[in-house]
Amino acid sequence: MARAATTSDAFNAIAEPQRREILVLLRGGERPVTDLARNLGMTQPQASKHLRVLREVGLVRVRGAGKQRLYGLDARGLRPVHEWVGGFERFWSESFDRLDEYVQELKQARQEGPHDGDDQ
Amino acid sequence: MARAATTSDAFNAIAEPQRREILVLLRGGERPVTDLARNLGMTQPQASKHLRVLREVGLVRVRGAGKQRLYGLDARGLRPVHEWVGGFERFWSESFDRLDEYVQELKQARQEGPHDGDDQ
DNA sequence: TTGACGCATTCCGATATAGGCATATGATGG
DNA sequence: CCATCATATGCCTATATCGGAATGCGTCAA
Repeated sequence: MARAATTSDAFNAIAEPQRREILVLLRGGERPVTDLARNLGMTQPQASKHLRVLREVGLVRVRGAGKQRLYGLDARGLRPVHEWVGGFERFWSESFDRLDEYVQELKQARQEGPHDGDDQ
Repeated sequence: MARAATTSDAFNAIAEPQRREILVLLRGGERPVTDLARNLGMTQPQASKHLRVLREVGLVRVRGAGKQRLYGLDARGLRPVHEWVGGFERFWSESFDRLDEYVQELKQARQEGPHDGDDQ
């Protein structure tokens, strides 16, 4: 097997930096393809391809406007991502080395009274 | 070019479902490789490979313990991801069809004077 | 030392990517 | 209908993946 398709979920879709940039730009409102391409320094076909991926995972939606096609953000698909990552919030706010033991030691130390110096 | 390396950043590393499961398991504390493999229904080499990726992006750390190697979570690398995705929070909480107009309104509101407090 | 165990690494094949370029499709105006 | 502008798609190459199976390597016990 190869890597999972970029269109398999939001996690894969936003793994690509350029697609993330597109999403950020779209936060400012709808934009036509060429506009996005120019702003991000990519070719029009590349932009279209990235937008296709984003559309397939539902992170953007399109709206025809004459010759143009206006792409707009639909961030709802990012919510699960945010929630999943958020599940780790309490772990990155901890001072980190040897977290598991550290936590245990802390609990004990508190019961036995302040007893410093164990690093290194 | 091919897709960016899975080891290029946390975004790419967590795009793989199995690696996400590993991280979730490690939230419960350090674990040896075989233990992870068994719990996730994958072979030991697969687990090792995924753990290698996670280590290269700094999401896990290892500690030798005799024959075993205990892998532990280091979630700090997830913080940037959480923050990036969090930048879209207000967009998925909005009723959606009027998003563009909403953005316009926001811009105007800002020019007419910081008139905060419309959250929730 | 030898054997057993835990884990990492290698080689293989199949797959899907991102990028570049050419071109097809679509809508608009004259 | 035709020319033009805006996008989408197709084709190609190089690359890195995930999975599987085999094997290398380090540690521990007898």
